[in-house]
Amino acid sequence: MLKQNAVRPVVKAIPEPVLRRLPVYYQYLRKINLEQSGEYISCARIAEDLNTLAIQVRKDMAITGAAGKPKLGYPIRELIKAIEIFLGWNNTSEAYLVGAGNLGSALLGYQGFKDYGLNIVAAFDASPDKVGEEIYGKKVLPVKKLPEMIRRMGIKIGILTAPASCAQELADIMVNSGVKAIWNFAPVKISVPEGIIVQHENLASSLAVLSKRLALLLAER
Amino acid sequence: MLKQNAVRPVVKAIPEPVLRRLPVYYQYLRKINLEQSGEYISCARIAEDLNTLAIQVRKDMAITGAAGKPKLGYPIRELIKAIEIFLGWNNTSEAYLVGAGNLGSALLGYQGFKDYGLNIVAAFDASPDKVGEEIYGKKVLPVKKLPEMIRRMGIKIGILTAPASCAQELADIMVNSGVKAIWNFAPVKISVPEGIIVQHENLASSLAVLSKRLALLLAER
DNA sequence: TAGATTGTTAATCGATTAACAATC
DNA sequence: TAGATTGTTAATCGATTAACAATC
Repeated sequence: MLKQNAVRPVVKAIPEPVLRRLPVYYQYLRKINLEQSGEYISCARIAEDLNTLAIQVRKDMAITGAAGKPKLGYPIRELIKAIEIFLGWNNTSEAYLVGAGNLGSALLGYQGFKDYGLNIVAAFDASPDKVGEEIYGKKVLPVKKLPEMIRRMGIKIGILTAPASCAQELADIMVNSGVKAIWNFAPVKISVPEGIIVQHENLASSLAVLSKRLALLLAER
Repeated sequence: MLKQNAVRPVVKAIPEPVLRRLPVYYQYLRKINLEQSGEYISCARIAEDLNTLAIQVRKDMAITGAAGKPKLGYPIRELIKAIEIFLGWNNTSEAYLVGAGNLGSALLGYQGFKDYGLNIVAAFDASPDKVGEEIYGKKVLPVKKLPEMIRRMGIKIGILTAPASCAQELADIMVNSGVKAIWNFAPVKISVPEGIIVQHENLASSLAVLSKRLALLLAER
């Protein structure tokens, strides 16, 4: 009997821990590739260098579709390519950044994004002082023009580096104009309609992990 | 018979997912507290606002030691206090920041850290152009003085915002001088001796989650 | 062929969720 | 007392790890 169930995911969701580890391999492999220590690398070697387990490396690589050769290991360049394609980093996505403050400027100046298929095309800000400026070669436009520009350029990714107090409002504007994914650096939870992606970057969460671990460490005798 | 096993953890390790969620509650509760919608709040309400499950909120709160009252809910201010104390955010920790570039400057200017018990006392940089400057009221000192200053001030936390190429070297210097925890924003894995904490902030990991989710979303029909 | 390394199937572990008891 | 909400114990789920088979 055929399965009648029409409502099934076309692609099964990838576990988030795997997605978070892939870039770590990617950065590592690119470095290794430049240093050229042979064409192949074993998962044991990767695991040792990255302080993890060989079996986890194998499992993660399997998810990208990359295949190794028994006795030889994994072909480094193919591994890099497989991760790139799997994450969609082989095609560049254009993004707008909203909020050209300190953090926003830092992101505008970050050269690494082009390796990850992300191109920040322009920035938007509410302050007349900033509008018209260029930050690392990216124009700062008035936030008033945001909806029109998102529509015109078909921008799908918004990077939100505005103050917490305006975050929700700006998110709404972006979503209403066609943005499908928001990378949120504002320290508030923002609400979006179903089907829109929010990736929340919370420094406080990371700091909490560090704080607690340090407290436990210092408390030990 | 008494347990002879001397090597057991004094405090059992807290699951990382819990640690990462606590600041989210914290930020939310502080906002709620200012808006003063009563003295108590139910976990159902928290869960709804934060888009999670009531049972998870209850479990997380239990870990901090905060107690609620059946029928009433949790006392908001006590909840805030409990999280603060649990994470050690009631006492301020002093930190040095190493690498006064774009990102470093953004962190120096971030006002939120004082709410999380973190005080960045000074910055260090290798560039003579930056040394002597003040960024958001924080002095930029020559990196040469880093070991001496860490020792003299008894600094335990280092924030690493230097380029990837110097990250390991700077981490070694910090650890050798007495730093116990490194918050690493450089896009490389750094190695530290056992017993030293590294909290690795990897934008690429977050971007990978966003990229893949967006790709799947856009691929659906 | 023998041996090293990948790939796959099974077991374990831990976090999340559910069910229900306790309590104000 | 009745009912709402917390707190706790049990069940489920998913990710990690282990064991072993496949393969170059």
